[in-house]
Amino acid sequence: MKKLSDRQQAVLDYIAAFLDQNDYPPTIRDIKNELGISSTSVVDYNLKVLEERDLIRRNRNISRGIELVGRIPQRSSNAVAVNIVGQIAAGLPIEVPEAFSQEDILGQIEVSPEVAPRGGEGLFALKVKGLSMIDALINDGDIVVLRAQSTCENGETVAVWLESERETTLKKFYLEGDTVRLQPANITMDPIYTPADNVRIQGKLVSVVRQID
Amino acid sequence: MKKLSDRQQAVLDYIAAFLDQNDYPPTIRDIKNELGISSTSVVDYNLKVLEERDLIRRNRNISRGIELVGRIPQRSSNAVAVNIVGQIAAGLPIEVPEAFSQEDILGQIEVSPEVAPRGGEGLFALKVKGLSMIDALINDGDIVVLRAQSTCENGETVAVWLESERETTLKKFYLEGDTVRLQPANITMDPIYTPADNVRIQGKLVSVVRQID
DNA sequence: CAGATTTCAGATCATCTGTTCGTTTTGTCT
DNA sequence: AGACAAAACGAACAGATGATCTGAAATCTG
Repeated sequence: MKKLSDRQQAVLDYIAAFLDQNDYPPTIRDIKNELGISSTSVVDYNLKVLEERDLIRRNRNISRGIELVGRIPQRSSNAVAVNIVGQIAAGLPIEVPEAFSQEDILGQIEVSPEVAPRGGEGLFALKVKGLSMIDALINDGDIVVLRAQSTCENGETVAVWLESERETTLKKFYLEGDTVRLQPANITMDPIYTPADNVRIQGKLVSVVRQID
Repeated sequence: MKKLSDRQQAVLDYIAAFLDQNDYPPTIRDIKNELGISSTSVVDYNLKVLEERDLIRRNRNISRGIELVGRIPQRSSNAVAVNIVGQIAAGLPIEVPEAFSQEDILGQIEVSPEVAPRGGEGLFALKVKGLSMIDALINDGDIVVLRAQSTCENGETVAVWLESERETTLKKFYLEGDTVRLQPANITMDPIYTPADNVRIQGKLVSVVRQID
C-alpha cells in the first residue's frame, strides 16, 4: 500500500483534530481553509483517495458526511463507564441517582472491573466539591464512585447524610449498639459518634479517582 | 424547572438515537421528517427551548451544528489500560518502567482518555506502599499513575527521588533559584526546601486511583 | 369565558456545502 | 524534451440546510 501524501495525511489529521474539538465533522470548506487549499475540488479529490483506502467513509450529498473509520466506539473490554451525576459536598444532600436522564450527566469515569461487578450496575459517581472530606483523603475535585445502597456492613466506607447536622460525609461505618461510630480514613483523626437514627446511608464508597490537570 | 413537552423529549431522544447511528448530528429536516413534524420552524422552536435548558448546544449557521451536552463524544476512545509495574514507597527509589516483562506487571488500571493522550504512551502506574504520602492525600494501597519524565514545569505534582535523603516523595514542584520547594498537596502542611541538585524527577503525577475492597 | 402564552404550520429566503467539469501545474519516466 | 498520470486549481451549479416571518391552533391562567 502506497503511503499517503502529505496532504492526505494532513486532511486526515485535521478531520481527527476537528472531531476532537467539535461534535460534528468538518465541511470540505473547513478543510480547505484550514489547510490553505485553494479549491474544494482538491479536498474532494483527496477525500476520495482516503475513502478508497478505507480510512474514512463518506455519505454522499450529506453535509459533513465524513466519518473516520476505526473510530467506532469499541466498548473497552474491561473498564466500566460510570456516569458522574452530580456533586457531593459537606452541606448538601447527595442527589440520588434515579431520575437522571442522559442530559444531566456531567461526564463519565472509567473504573476497573474488579470493583464493578455486573457491569457497574448500581454505580454512580459524584464530583467532590470543597475540602470537607480531606480527612478521608479526598480532595476538592476528586471523583468518588459509589454503589447506591441504604445499608452497609460494619467497617465499610459509606457516604452518609447526617440528619441533624444536615451534612454529607464520607466515613467508615461502625454500628455499636444504637450509636454509630464514623471513623475518618485518616487514622490521625478522631471518630464521630452519633445516634443510629441520625445517619442515612447513601451509598458505599467503591473508588476514588483523582485526575491531575 | 418545568418538564419537557413530549415533542421536546422526542426531539432530544431522536438526536441521541441519530448520534448513536451516525457519526454526525441530524439536520433540522431529519428531525422534522422523523417525528412527522410539518415545519422546520417547529423543530427550530423546540431546539431553542432545549438550548435554553442547556440540554443541547447549537452552532448557528452551521449545518448539523447540534451538540448534545453531557454526551461523551464517541471518539474519545475509551479507557486506556496502564500497567502497574511496581510499588512506590518513601524509602525506595522508583523502579523505572523500561525493561518490564509481562511477568513483572502487577496488574492494570484504567484511566480516562483525557489524562492519557496518545493512548497512554509513557504512562505507568505504581502501587503506594505505606503512609508516607498521606500529605499528598494518597493512602496506603492507592494506585498512582505517572508519566515518565525527568523534567517538569513549576507547579506540577511530580514523583521525585531525594538523593541525600534517599527517599521518594510526591509533591508539587517549584524551582526557586537553585533550591527546590516541594509543596505537599495538603495545604495545611509545610513545604520542604532542598537544593535543586538533590532532586531527581521521576515522573509527573497524572492520576490517583483508590479502590476500596 | 377572555386574554396571555405556548406551540405549531406553511412558505420563503439566505446561506451552507457537496459535486462536477474543464483546465493547469507538478512529478516521473523514457 | 516529450509523454503520461497524479495532483491541484477555479468557477459554476444544485441540492442541502438553517433562519425567519406571518398567522393560526392549542394550552394555560385567572
